[in-house]
Amino acid sequence: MIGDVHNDQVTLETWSIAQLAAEYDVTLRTIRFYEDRGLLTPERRGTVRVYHPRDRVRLGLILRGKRLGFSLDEIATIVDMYDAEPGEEGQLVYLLHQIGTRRAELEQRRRDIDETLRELAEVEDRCQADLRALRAR
Amino acid sequence: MIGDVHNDQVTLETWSIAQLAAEYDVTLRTIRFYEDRGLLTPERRGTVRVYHPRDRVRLGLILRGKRLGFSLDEIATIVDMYDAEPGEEGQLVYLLHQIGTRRAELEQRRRDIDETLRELAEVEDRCQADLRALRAR
DNA sequence: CTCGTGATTGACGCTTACGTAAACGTAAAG
DNA sequence: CTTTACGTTTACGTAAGCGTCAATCACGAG
Repeated sequence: MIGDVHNDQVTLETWSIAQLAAEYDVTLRTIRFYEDRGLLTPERRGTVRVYHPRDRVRLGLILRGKRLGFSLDEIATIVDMYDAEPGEEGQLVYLLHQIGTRRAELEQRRRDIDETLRELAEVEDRCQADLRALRAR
Repeated sequence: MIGDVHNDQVTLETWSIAQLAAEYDVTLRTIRFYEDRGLLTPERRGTVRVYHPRDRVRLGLILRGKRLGFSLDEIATIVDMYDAEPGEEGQLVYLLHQIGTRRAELEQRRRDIDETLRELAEVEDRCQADLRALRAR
């Protein structure tokens, strides 16, 4: 009995591994692999994995990280920043430093993307000009 | 005698593999690997590789592609678009299609980056708030 | 009871992108 | 002539990121 709602705070929504896999279009193997690497920590009911909203969000973050070309190790440090406990000063300073590093990387990437988009636009213009020239005869 | 200049178009600037490696901060192995994958095609003087401006530019493009998280195969198709010959109509149409695909990918990546930057900013704010709270006592 | 469905844990395989020797060639400098 | 610097090929090693069985279990329906 999933989604037991006689109280609005008991059994938060959960997902099976197959549901998550379908939603994000990845394989079961992939999800289990992420768990193996410590990126996901689903609940276990007996032997079977039960995913909570937290896991679902993390999977989304992981896949976005992948689209950005980060390695799973890098993604781990990034994702872990999101739900870091307040902690002590050293921890916070370290976290802030990490954030700075990641931001610098991302900004470099955005510059790379913008450059590439500009150049692709040029190539496209040339192509279309060539095409027009070809068709005008 | 490199850089023979009794005419301003004879021996365009060239580089050794070590020079390129130093300039772009990659290993010789990496550069040779890119050649193996068909991404670079340096001249050969005897057995030794001689790199021309074209190769140098391509290496730059390859590395930018890597920063963007593309695979070498993807990079190959992208880089090859840059110096594609005019060619026939089918070719041009195909190229335009490729450009469209790449652009869509890049724009998705930029969205991912912007999202991530926003979220990092939030985490940073929380961190700094926690830090202030910690120091205010 | 049996079948189908969906889950589990190994464990081996494969591709990508290089690292890392090993063994050799060549050419200038001491 | 030997050393040094710089280059070459061949080839095995490796880490990441899964794919792909194989064998097994649990459960609800028929």
